[in-house]
Amino acid sequence: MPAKGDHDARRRDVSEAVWRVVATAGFTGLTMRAVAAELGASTGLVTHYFPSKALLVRHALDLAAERTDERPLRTPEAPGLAALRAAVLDVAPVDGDAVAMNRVWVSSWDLALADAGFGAAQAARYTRWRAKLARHVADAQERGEIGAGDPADLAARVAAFTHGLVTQALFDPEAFGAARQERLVDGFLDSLRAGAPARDS
Amino acid sequence: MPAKGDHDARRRDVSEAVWRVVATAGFTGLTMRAVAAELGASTGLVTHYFPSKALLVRHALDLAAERTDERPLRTPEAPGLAALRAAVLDVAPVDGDAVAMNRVWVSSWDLALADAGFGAAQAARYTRWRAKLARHVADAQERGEIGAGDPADLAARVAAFTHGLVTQALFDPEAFGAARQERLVDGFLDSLRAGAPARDS
DNA sequence: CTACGTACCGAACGTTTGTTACGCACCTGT
DNA sequence: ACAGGTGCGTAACAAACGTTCGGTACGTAG
Repeated sequence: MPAKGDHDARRRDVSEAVWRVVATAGFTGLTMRAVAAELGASTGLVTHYFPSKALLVRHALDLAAERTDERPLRTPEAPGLAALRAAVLDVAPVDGDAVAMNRVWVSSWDLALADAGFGAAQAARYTRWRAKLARHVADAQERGEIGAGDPADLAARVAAFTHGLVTQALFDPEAFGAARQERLVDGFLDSLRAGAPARDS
Repeated sequence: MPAKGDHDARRRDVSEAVWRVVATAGFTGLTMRAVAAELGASTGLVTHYFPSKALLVRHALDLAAERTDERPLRTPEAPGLAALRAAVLDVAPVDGDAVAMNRVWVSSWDLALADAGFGAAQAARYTRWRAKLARHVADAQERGEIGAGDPADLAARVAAFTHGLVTQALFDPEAFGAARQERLVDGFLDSLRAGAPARDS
């Protein structure tokens, strides 16, 4: 577990302990002492690497975002609708790790809504995420895999569905197992095929 | 503001102060003193009506759920798809009050994920909500307004979209004004029309 | 008039919080 | 050998927390 001599690696260890504490006790239960205990160390270590709690949290969330951004590299080749599907399923809480990470994110929303700084950071993250989804949407449209419509709006729809799926799965894990989540995602993606704007009759 | 002599009314006043505090400072900033200050009273008043903080938040959330359950009575007549649309828009943060209430709910997720008791209550609430949506879905299917598919799954899809729309609108209110929210909802509901299960080819 | 329960304030309790400061054990260069 | 910086534990700090409690005002029943 320890990574001696490496300053950044040590900060990563601390941030991972933050994730674990938040995932189990929420941001309400996130204290310097809890992080230190989770790490099997003292509060002195924590404050040594992060002078204040705000910086602690900021780095932990930044690192979490960075990690989720880098992870999808595991499904590199797959343009259009397939990439969209991969992007959604990559976020969904289908396994233990994803559940823990999503718990961190959902819990962080309390902080993000109350603190302007964190809120702006979150908003920026999600704007960037929607932009990425919009690119996949446009690709899928070019390949004729999904119907017409403003890519930005469709990306917002996909983002909304994904976030909502996450929250429901977190609150009711038994009703939303991995299989049902996948089924719901596929059903939703299917509904994009005929998604032409209702220029009715 | 005060409702003298009426015990329950007073508890309601306190709970509304809780909402206001949570909406602006989050659950992290929810303290007995903050509630008392918001109410223009002393902590003695708060503890008089709620012996502990846990009971305080429990009643505040229960009352909030009760209030959102009763409110849709304003759009009574409208079966099928129209009822579904009303149910979704009724939750969406399209005005100041709805924004404040949704802030309370999203913030409460931190607590719900950490505390088993609150988590179970939340899960039950959302299960009931999905059941209500499923009824509208089934109605709409009978009237031929939307495509086939398991009503429970379609209701979960609607619930997911709605929750996700809420979170995105809360974090980026400028990008998700009332008009765009309505447009996104209508676009999404449109996509349900052809939602037959992909028994492909 | 008296007695008593309700409503509420204000202060205090002990605990927990974030943060700061002190001190020891290394390592590294000279 | 020795000086100095880094890593980290320990202990303390003031502030803020949830909760408890004595005291006052007011109504109502006897």
